Amino acid sequence: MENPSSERYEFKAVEAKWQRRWAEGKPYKVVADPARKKYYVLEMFPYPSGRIHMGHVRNYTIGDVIARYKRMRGYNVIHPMGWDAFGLPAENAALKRGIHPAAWTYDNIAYMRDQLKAMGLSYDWDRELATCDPSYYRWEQLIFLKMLEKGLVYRKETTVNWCESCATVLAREQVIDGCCWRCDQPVVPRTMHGWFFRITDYAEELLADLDKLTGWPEKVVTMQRNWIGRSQGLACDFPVEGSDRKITIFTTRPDTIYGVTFMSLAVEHPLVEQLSAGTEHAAAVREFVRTTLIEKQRKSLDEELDKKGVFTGAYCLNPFTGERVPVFAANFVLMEYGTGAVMAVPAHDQRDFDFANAYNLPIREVIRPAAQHPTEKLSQAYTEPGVLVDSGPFTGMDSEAAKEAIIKHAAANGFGQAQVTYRLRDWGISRQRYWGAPIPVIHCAKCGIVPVPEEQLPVVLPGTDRPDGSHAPLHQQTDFIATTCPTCAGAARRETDTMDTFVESSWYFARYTCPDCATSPLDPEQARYWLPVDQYIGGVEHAILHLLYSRFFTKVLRDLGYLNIDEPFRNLLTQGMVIKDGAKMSKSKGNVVDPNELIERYGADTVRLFSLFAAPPERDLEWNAQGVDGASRFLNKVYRLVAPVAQAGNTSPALPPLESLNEPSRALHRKTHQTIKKVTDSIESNFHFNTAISAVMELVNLASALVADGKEVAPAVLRACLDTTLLLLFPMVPHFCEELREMIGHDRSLDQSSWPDFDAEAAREEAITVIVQVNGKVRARLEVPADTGDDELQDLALADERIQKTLAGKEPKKIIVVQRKLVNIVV
RNA sequence: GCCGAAGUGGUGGAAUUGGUAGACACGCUAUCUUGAGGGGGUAGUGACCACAAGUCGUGCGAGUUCGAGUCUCGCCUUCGGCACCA
Repeated sequence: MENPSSERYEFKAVEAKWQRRWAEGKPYKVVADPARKKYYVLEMFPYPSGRIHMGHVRNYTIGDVIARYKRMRGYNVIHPMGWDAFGLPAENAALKRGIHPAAWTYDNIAYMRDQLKAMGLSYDWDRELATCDPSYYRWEQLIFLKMLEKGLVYRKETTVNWCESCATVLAREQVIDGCCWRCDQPVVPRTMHGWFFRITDYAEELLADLDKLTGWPEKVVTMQRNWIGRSQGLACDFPVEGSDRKITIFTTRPDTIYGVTFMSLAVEHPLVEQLSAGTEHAAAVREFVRTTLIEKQRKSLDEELDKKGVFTGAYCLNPFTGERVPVFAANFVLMEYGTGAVMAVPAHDQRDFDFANAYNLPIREVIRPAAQHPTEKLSQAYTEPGVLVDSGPFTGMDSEAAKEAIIKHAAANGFGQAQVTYRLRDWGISRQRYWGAPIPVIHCAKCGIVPVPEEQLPVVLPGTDRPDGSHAPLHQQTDFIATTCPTCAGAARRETDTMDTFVESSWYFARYTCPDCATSPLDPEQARYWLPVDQYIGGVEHAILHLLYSRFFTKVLRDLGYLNIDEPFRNLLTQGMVIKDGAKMSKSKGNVVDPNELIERYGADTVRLFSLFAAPPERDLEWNAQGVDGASRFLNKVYRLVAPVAQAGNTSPALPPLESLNEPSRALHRKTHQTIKKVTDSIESNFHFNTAISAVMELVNLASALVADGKEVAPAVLRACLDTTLLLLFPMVPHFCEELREMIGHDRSLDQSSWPDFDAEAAREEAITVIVQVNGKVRARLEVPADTGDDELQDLALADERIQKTLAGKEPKKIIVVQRKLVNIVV
């Protein structure tokens, strides 16, 4: 006979067995069913980089628990998985190893898919998609064409952020501290043509709808709000003296307009050249522009440049005062924001103040704090609100009121109007890369830019089925480039840019609702049933880029008639990082833990359990090898509790009346129901699986102790406790629970079972501990029946020996009784 | 500089939302299980004190309250985001 204490749960065979059943029986395959309530759980899909890491394990485990839990709650749950498969690493790997990016990508997908299956994740694999597959990107190309038709796509020449090492353009969002987000090399400016999505057309809605995202972390909403960066102000024309030109400025401080003492233009501003041309200043200006551009390029991360500028030789006129002020080109004015021209009010803007001091320009105070009179020399700009002084007819007004009045005045006189400006800029999507979705347009010498006709889609990436290393950027693919113009049938050439990979990930969640639809990007009926995503889960690193683009795409697809929703993700959970030795796990730090090794050694359930138990999902998870042992020990403890019951036979006796049970049985039954409540609450409130697990541990500890002590627990009560334990743990450790459930004789699997019901009556405590405080300090504890009344509690408290001693005869001033909780005696 | 989040034992983290601070777990100590092995059981484990009694304890300082980890105000520290945005 084997020593029961050494008996262990054989995870390897068990996990293989259930994974086989899931693959064959497809219990997680779903179809739309309008009669049932749907629930869409989605984890951010992975880039097929090679193998999964602990961050993936954590992300997908969280999603899987939610999916399984919601199924037990009766929802029709869609839980898909796919691959964000275009991108630079495939090209780099291909170059390095002389294989085709497609081969590298699909090999990785095959490997990683097996890894995910080994984790026991409950995906509907029939919905799997890979964005590099023409059956996916052809619809993206169609969406592009529809957007082009609607004027939401345009081509322009711009200065772009160019990464030398990746040899591609980067979106502004992909430039981090002046370096490439991917390779960390410095980014340089470069002028070229590129395609843009008019995301700024949606800036207002993207901002306004943030208020609808009540299921998102506040932090993410705030980050998006700041990123969109709406400011309200005045656009105003300052005529150039002696010329019919004018300088248009944007300001959020129209109330300071009487304090303008000069004008600053960005060095890139076209007027800089024009105004100085042919004057004695021309050479100096040109030199200044040249050096500033170089300096800006080199600008290191957090350093602000010293304020520098050069007089253009021109003056312009303040339309409010007619006053003549000098026009400068300045290094601190951004061409990309507002109009690239700034009215300078040194008294009320620190940058202008610094500049004025450096160049000996006048500083004129026009706003004062209400109380303060005297005119001592300003030591720095006063930027707070206040009362206007020396401001013509607006003098004496409050600065907030003056903003409005001044805008009105400008509008009435035709030299300005209210204007809203955004920090957000249009999304540059052109990439000079091979491994991406081709942009479906044709350049014709005669007809210009011609969209590829819909029936010619997809524009297939050349060589995808020829893994022979022909993966050069598209502009070297002469076969691909040469085509005929759809309009005039003359010789023409294809666009060689591919789309930013963020385009693929901006709508994949919608495509999951109809991955095989062969007639349209989306099947409106499927989309209407399944969308929006009810719960989205992923890392906070996507708080701006991916989530903003997806929101934008959702609105575009709505306006194109494919969707009927405004927002893609109802609830968002941003999971924390996996940390080891105080740092995020990464290859470069050499602190990675390989999920494969863990699963091999402990089994998927143990790994899942640990990652859920060690921290709540939104917090960083500190990796701890001993914690994994602990998770493994717990499962074995449950196993040892269940195994004897399995051997005792498979009858499931009915629960006798509670009054007939002995105290240990009643206690276990009570604890069982308390645990159902605790676990349910933990999951429902904020997916705090760590506390859910600890509640089950308490239940298991109690049951184990009762059994070990030889207490006569009614078989029906123990049985119900174990059934419940397996139901509650199932979403977290599915193979384990299914196996044990089968062992104790159930023929219906947990996949077909409902979440246990909580019985408040059964959970109610018979006796409670009431604390007795004197002046707020705990002095005694009373064990009393749960229904003891207030008066009786007070009497019991006062009669308590220790309380008597503490009071030492002092007369209570006040006694506070909180039912079922405490008595506080104030003396 | 601006915005946001977080500070609780040796460690990860609990605390019914104003009512027993430290659940659950890891680690550690002692002990039992024929000696060891990532096994099991029992007891202990916030600090001070030789125990007990007691005192002190949730980043710091005030405040509200019978009662504060929780609420208010003011600081400090750490982390994240944005950053010459006019």
